[in-house]
Amino acid sequence: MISDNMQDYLKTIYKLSQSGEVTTSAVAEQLDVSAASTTNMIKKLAELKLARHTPYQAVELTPAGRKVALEVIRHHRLLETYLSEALGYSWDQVHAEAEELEHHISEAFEDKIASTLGDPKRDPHGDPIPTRAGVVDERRHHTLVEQPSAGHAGIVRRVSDADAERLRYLGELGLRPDATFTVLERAPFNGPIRLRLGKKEVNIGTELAQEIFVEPVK
Amino acid sequence: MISDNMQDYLKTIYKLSQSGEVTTSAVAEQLDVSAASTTNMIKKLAELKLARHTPYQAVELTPAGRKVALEVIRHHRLLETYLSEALGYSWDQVHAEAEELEHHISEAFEDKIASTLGDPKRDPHGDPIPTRAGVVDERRHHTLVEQPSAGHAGIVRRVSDADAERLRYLGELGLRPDATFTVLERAPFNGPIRLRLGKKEVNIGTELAQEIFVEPVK
DNA sequence: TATATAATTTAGGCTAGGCTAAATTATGAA
DNA sequence: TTCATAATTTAGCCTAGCCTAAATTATATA
Repeated sequence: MISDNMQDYLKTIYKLSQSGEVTTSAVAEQLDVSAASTTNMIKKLAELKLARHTPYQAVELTPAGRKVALEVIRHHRLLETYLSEALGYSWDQVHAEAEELEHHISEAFEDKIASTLGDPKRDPHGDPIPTRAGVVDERRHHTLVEQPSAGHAGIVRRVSDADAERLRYLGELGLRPDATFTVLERAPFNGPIRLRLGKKEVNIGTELAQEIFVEPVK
Repeated sequence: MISDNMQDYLKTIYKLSQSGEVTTSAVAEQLDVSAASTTNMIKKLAELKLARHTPYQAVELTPAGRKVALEVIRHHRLLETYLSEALGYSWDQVHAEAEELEHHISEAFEDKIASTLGDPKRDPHGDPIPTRAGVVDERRHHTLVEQPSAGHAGIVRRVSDADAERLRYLGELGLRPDATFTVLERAPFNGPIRLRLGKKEVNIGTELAQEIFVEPVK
């Protein structure tokens, strides 16, 4: 039996693994539990062959663990999309609701909302939705801090959904997936970045720019 | 903190209270737990002033406990209605899904689906949906076994949602809330009841007839 | 009224998942 | 290479809810 809690750990390990080695403390911090609890759970996951772990080392998911993680993530992102499209949630509200619901919907529900939405590929923040078979687009995008350089154009692909307030602000600015922009100026020493976005000009600090993932347009 | 489990107990006590005294064993049976577990939980509910109980006697909800129960029931019935109307679930599928989701939706979600549906008064089985303030239509209907007598007409008001298979069968027959019918014949000794339903004639055994709640038409 | 039976409660235990404090291991700087 | 610090694990404990078996109380019938 893979409990809801285990699913949360698996999801967290998967997400952290997208940007490097997964440490016990990173998992603990993400889930807001103690490192001791995390050690404990990792041990259980390893016994169930959902993760691999040698003490004092990084954790890794097995293919089975990854599968479970991607199912949960699929639920989460489909829910976010449904809440946004069908129920009129704003994009800063969907994460919290989906976080609670993701463990409690049936496969039937998953299928119904997926087909109601026409099998969407990305959620409202631009995160890719894994297929039912567990296939997901794992391409990484550069952040606005890294690319593109002044004078060049880009397109927003994804924004971090970690913080609702920031999302609201980005929404006001119009910095959403698929928005195209031109970099007007990059102040030196990691200074703010000035963009043209349609008719508007916006000025983004480095911290926020690191949560905006973009692709340069030739 | 009122846990999901407590909410389930409160809901069950409320429902059982609709048809008389609520015993420990009835609650236990309904929730499929031991009587000992039920005694335990009732003690906790009493400490939280959600129920009143003196050992070896019937349980009663306090107004606070009733309020919680009705909130859960509102969630459940709104969800059933939404699943049916918006997602195309058949009426025998909605109960199980709603049972799982009822504890996990936010007030915002509740409001969104309620207004999407136009504040429905009844769920797909004809059960009344409590208002947000905790007001619910507690009128009781007679069952088809009790009323109306041969030669008279009636209208279906509600059917029991306890069993999916029976619901499927009733659905096939067309015995849904708001269906009007005429009693053609009632066999003696609690025998089957023959009804005219639109152009069809149906023949219902006593057991099933007890799960169909009706109102006689003048 | 007495007593057998049924209902309920108490006692004692189990599991999942959390915690803190103490012990252990890894790491990076002198 | 050594040693201080940081990360991780172990040990031991807690709570919510569940269970069974035993004890208690209520009830119904002789």
